[in-house]
Amino acid sequence: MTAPAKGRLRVNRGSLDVRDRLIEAALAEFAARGYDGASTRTIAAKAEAHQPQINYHFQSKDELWRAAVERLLDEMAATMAEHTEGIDRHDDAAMLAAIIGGLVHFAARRPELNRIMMHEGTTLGPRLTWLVDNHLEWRFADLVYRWDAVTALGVAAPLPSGILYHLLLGAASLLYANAPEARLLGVDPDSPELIEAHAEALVSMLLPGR
Amino acid sequence: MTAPAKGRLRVNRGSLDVRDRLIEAALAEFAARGYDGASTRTIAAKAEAHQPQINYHFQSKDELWRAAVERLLDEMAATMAEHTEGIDRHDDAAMLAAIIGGLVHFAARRPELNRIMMHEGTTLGPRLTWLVDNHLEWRFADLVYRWDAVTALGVAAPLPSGILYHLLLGAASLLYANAPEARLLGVDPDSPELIEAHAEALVSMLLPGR
DNA sequence: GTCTATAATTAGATAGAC
DNA sequence: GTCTATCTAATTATAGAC
Repeated sequence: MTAPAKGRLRVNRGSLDVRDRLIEAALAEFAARGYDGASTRTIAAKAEAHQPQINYHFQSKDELWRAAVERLLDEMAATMAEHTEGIDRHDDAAMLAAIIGGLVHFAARRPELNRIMMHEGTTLGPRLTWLVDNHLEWRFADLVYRWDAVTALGVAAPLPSGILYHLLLGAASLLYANAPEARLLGVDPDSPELIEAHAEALVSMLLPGR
Repeated sequence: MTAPAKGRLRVNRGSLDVRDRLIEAALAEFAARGYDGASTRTIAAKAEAHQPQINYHFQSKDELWRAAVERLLDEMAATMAEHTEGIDRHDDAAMLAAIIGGLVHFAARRPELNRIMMHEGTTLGPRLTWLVDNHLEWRFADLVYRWDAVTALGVAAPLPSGILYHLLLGAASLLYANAPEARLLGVDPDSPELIEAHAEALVSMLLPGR
């Protein structure tokens, strides 16, 4: 059977390669220029494909965007799993420290996700509501739950839990999301020493009682 | 003499009003949708003007963008001046505390500037280099200078100065820059109590020895 | 699945009457 | 200064040959 599988379960190597390259090119363009600023022609060219192949492999520019975001979210989940590996999931302080460190390291390695979220978070629209409903809400709730726990333990900085999510993500990721700006200012956001110092400082600032 | 003054020194009230409305509409649109996503037609409509008036009062979409950003930067400077009023400019710890608080309050009241900077900071281009060269570089340097001073005094969190700028701006402004996202998550970024708690928490986290 | 050609829409900018 | 009409270029999406 060499016939291509239908839907997303395709096995054919050639088409998988194109889909793959299109997603990779798309997430870079969406991150750099925002949804409106990214053109499907530019994305296709970057993937060494033709523009109509986007509408063949994905229904629309919008679906391509979703596929790109979901790839990034999967990678973030994998990074977070690595960083929390072996930690007692009920040890909220240890889990939070690992989560904070994981967020910094992921933002440094794959700044595209934070870039896309900062682009989309500035205006209410279907992409933002899709993001929140499908991917952000439970992460937010999990973070708040753990924060309330460590606050009760006296380990946390005096920060209302409603503020935590954005303060943490902003502090962890802006340096990498806006890496082009940082470089113009003389900072090297790719330095492993800087990234590690960043992660450690953020943990000690948010969990000073640890 | 009822003839209109030339260049930017115009006195005519009618034209000043249009310029003013166009700038206000433009900064809202650029902040919400990014430079590419904002259309001059939409901006003109929001300002109750016609699209060609943008090219009459400004040379181009690009110049309109600059005018909008400069208005926001002027407002930020005014807010920072209020917050640092009466403080000894050589008292670096007190100045930094006031600057941190001022940044949080300004981001909450006028999130457009941080939104625009987050949009532009994701890719290297003429607008970003203009921002850095003309407005960001000296602010960055001032912040680093003061941070090194309070670090020597043992007042600061253990944070390399190269990280400070983006960590501080991200922690101070993402909640307001991405206010639509925060609202979907059940947070109210307009609450005065939340804003004040945010400012105080950030000061105590960054300057624990104070 | 790929590729060329193109449809349908919208973008920023300009010409010229008033 | 304002406003209508329009130019040129770019956009996403589709049709149809291969």
